[in-house]
Amino acid sequence: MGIRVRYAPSPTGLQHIGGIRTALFNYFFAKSRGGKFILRIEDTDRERYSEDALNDLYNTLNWLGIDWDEGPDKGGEYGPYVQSERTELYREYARRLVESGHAYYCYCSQERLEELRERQKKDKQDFGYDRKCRDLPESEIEEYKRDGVKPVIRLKIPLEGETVFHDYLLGDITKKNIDISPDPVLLKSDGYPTYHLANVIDDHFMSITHILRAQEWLPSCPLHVVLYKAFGWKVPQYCHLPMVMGSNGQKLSKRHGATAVRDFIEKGYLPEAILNYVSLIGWSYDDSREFFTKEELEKLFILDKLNKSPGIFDYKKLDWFNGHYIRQKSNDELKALLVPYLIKYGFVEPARLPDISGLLDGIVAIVKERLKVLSDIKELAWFFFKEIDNYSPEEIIPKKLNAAKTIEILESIKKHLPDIFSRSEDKVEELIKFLAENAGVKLGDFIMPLRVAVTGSNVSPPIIDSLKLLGIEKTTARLERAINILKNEVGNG
RNA sequence: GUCUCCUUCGUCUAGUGGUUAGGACAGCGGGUUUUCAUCCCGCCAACAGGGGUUCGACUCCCCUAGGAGAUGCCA
Repeated sequence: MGIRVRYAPSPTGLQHIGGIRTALFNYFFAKSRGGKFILRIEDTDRERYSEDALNDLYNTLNWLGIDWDEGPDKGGEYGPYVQSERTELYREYARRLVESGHAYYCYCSQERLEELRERQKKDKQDFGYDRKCRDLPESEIEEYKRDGVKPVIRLKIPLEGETVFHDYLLGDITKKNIDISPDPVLLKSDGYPTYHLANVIDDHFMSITHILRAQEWLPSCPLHVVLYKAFGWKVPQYCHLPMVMGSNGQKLSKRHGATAVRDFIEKGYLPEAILNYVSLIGWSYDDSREFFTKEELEKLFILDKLNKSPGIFDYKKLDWFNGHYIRQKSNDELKALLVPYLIKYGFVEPARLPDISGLLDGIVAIVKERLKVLSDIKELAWFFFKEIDNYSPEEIIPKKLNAAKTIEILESIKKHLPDIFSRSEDKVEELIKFLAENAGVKLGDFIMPLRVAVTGSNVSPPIIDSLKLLGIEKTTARLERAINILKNEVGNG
């Protein structure tokens, strides 16, 4: 049988960078080896279950362009692919484990377990269940039953010996059974399975051949192996992926910044960039290649190039990738991507879009190489759509000049506006240089007041292009306004 | 506390006994330029420490240190 892998998220939170990295690697591994990629929903935590999270999962995967061969919406021979629809299976197999002596009912209350944990922590003892119910006298069991206590089912971890398994990346891993989490719960008192049980059963019955998952699962892997052996099933191939960390070297979380893919989408990251960058955390192709499309990765991905050590998520490098992919877009593509942001910021009405198509084309052209993320459009282009805020006279007056001189410059430009608007690009440049020379100031000092007057800032897209897009009326008005502000300044000073 | 995993520039990494330890991001400097950015060029910067093995260790072994993860009726 061919390779079968799965991504098995739990719909308890938004899809985050670490999660999709796992999804991506599974997907690429399957594709590159001609295998199947399966999506399975592990919704056994009924308390944290969230519809929103489930929708987010589909949105994110679709956005990334990741498709699965079998899954809840697609079906397949091994369904259902939602764990909450498979509970009978888990119960049945948990029961079998009890019957075969590999598991037992535990009647301990949550309170007792909490107390136990606290005491262990305080006394610096080993943490974990004390196996109180592992050998319960019949009489006591009868008592619990009479009281209607709902038991859980716990796995009997062997008290002696060791469990060995092979990890593709890490090699053989040996763990003394006594060090395995003592008798973990398999079936909760609400009748739902825990991750350990459901995961093992599903992977077995779905014929999963390789398990690629984050290294945070490494400590519980021996436990899973014990389970496989208790069932008498073949253990799949394991490959535990290095974790994705935040800037402080700890598990990536909210306090490091955005981690949910949804947030990245909102800020204007492109799927190409996220996919490319995330694939390079813990994996590399060779000594220099950085750019990969999804299609390329589907062919080139190999497990052998996986790295063992955890990787820190670098927001700046992601920005660099994103800028690259933005510049990779055609102007029309970029325009289409930018429009939703212009609407969101209240710059344009959707209905007016056709009227200002030309303006938009112009803006896209001058903004393209200045965008790191799509939402940067707000700062870069707001002055085309909104009246500019008050800027201070200090901002508009070049360092070496005074208000009077600045007024002179702006007046000069205003006078020649018709020429500027009618001439071709290099002719305008010629004219501006000539005017600057006439005024006896450097070109930079000549242009800066214009830039501030028209864009409200001393950092802007190319100013001549900008003002041509703005139109002569608005430009004139903004120049006049600036001149007035400066005149007041002279009057007051 | 216990167990497990990890350890090359600030960050992502290449490297599998003999290299001036390579690339990228970031940073810094320069060029192009009307600002910013793009683009181009350059600079800075690493084998955690200590023992072995070997003619020779970033590469193999051991120890130490540091980091991380797990230790849930969460996944």
